[in-house]
Amino acid sequence: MDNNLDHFFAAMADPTRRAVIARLTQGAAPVSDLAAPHDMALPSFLKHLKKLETAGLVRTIKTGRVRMVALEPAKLAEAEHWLSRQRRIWEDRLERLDALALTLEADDGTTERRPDP
Amino acid sequence: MDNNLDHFFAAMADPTRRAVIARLTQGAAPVSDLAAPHDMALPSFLKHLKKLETAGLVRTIKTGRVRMVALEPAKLAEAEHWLSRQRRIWEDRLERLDALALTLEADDGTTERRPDP
DNA sequence: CAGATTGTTATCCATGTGGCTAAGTAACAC
DNA sequence: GTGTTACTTAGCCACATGGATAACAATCTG
Repeated sequence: MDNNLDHFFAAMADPTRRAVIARLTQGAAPVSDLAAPHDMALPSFLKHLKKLETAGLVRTIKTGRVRMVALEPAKLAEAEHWLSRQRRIWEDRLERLDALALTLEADDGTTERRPDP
Repeated sequence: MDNNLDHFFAAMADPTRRAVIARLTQGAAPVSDLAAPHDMALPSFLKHLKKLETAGLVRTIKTGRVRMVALEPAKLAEAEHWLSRQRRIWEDRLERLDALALTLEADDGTTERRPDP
């Protein structure tokens, strides 16, 4: 799940790739349809697709000469939960700091760093 | 908010940087404390910090010769919401497709592509 | 079969990224 | 004020990334 996140975030760090994701929320589409709005050569675009696939964000099936591409929503959910978890830990901590500040009221000012080591 | 996401996701696409984020959920810390567990030279580590700061994930204040680093939880929330939105659009669509499939029951099989252009 | 469509593979190139060392600056601590 | 601490800046290097073109392969269509 670690190298996993590497690929996921790297995949999302490009506007072309995010646009593809957004497009795919409208439904599955063949490669050339997906490529059309992006002013670049097909091979370049294929590299982007490949990264989305490697990251597990997208699933593809080739039938005849057409390759259909569809979203893999489970991956979006996974990353969303990772972020949510980090944020919750942080926010819980802020709350505890607030509580501490209230109980101690007048302290020496070192409250910001390592309240409970 | 676009170039914004570029920086955010790029920042998260590195295990060192994600480790720093995770560490910071335990509370703010000075640069060298953050750097200690990562087997690399300080200047290398500073580049990572810089990216986190550019992405708006982290806020730093220098007092004396020490620079304290703290998390900016709003940014985590922002990205989380972006992901959540994409996923919801997709899941709503899946539901609509299911409904469509149920009402039409015996169709010609083209239901997957462009149900409502 | 001939030709057009739709990908795919192989290179190539410029730029960005992640690591390093060396040398500099600005507080502290004594 | 000397020395140590805690960054900071500058410059170097290997490799990844995002783009391109050219040429190939595998379906359809007529």
